Amino acid sequence: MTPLTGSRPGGRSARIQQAVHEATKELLLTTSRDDLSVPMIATLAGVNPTTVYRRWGDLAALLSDVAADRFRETEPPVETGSLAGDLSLWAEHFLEEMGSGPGRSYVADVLAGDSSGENTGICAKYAMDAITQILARFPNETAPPVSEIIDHVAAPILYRILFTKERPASGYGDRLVARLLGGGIRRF
Amino acid sequence: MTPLTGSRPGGRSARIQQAVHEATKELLLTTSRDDLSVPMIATLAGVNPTTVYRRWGDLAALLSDVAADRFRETEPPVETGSLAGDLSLWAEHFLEEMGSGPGRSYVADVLAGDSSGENTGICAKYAMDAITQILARFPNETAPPVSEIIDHVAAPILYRILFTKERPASGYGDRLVARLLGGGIRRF
DNA sequence: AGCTAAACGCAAGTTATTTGCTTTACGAAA
DNA sequence: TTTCGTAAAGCAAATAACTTGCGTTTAGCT
Repeated sequence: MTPLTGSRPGGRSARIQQAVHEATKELLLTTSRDDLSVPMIATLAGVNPTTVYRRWGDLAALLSDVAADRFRETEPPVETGSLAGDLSLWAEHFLEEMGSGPGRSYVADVLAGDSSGENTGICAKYAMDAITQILARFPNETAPPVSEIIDHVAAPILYRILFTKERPASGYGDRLVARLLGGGIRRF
Repeated sequence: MTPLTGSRPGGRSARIQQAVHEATKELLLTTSRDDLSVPMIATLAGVNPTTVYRRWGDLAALLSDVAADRFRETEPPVETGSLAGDLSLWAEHFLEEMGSGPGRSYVADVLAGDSSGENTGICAKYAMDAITQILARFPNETAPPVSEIIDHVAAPILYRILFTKERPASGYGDRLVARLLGGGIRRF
């Protein structure tokens, strides 16, 4: 529902949505999630709480939308000149971005308030697009398919961020990429 | 907080916690998450809502506890006679269990209401224990370390369950295990 | 320009959540 | 076994969040 999906996307709707998103982001800087409420956000956005409830349903859904939006506005992966380099650097960025305190919260928010699966889809697409872009830079190299890179680089990183307390040390992304591309004989 | 963590674990506390958990599970069978409320659960459990709020804080935290509990009570992995067989079968079970409609909700619940990271830790431990048990059955075989099996079997399965709409087809777990154990030369 | 309907605001009603205080019932010590 | 201290539960009143019905605004269409 986030960008302009309603049947009347222009003008007011868009303005209000933006105001609410802005207000939410601003409050998240200073307020813990437990202290956050819809009326609070609505007031800061200069909007009636009813409007927020009718458009988003509840706070979790709004937070999910806002969090998904953050992933939408992302730079294309940095170029290093080699496939392995691009993937490693991207993996480390991904790890930094998702594993930082806020990043972790955003991922959790996306999952928590997403009944339709739309916002989690956006996250998945974010990773997929980045990897696709990288692969497109090296059309002559033999590389694993996108799905495999997601399974063996992005998935482990997210698993650790979501399910274990310590965020993975930097270097973990590099190792995952090396392992994937190393390919050949491996003694475990 | 789930099992008997309070400073007064015996007797009343334990009874109430169990009653609340039972009531929650029962209501989840017939009621959608959006229609569920703390007062509703408290009434069915024969407990004052205040008690629930004071012990769990909010509905999300309670649901997280209840969901984590489901993973606690799990059978040891089935034995097939071979390492590859045990791992494959476990992966497929894991996929079935987590990828089913309810399973997916439980995972989401665990993540959504877990501010301390305790309940997600339980989920992670569940996977780790199962894999550790399997490896212990084949002490003379060369096998990847537990962490690597988690990264390349459990993590991709969970990634797909959480972030993509279609649940992975059965056979996906088998393929992940085969890929991991296949080891040798691979052409992608 | 005028029409239509989606989306917002307002106010009243309902339900959920918090808080201060009292009561109950473990658990330990006599 | 009785008594005592305390953590946890109950109760009731106050607050805050959420819902709903209805009138008003405004974007999109002809």
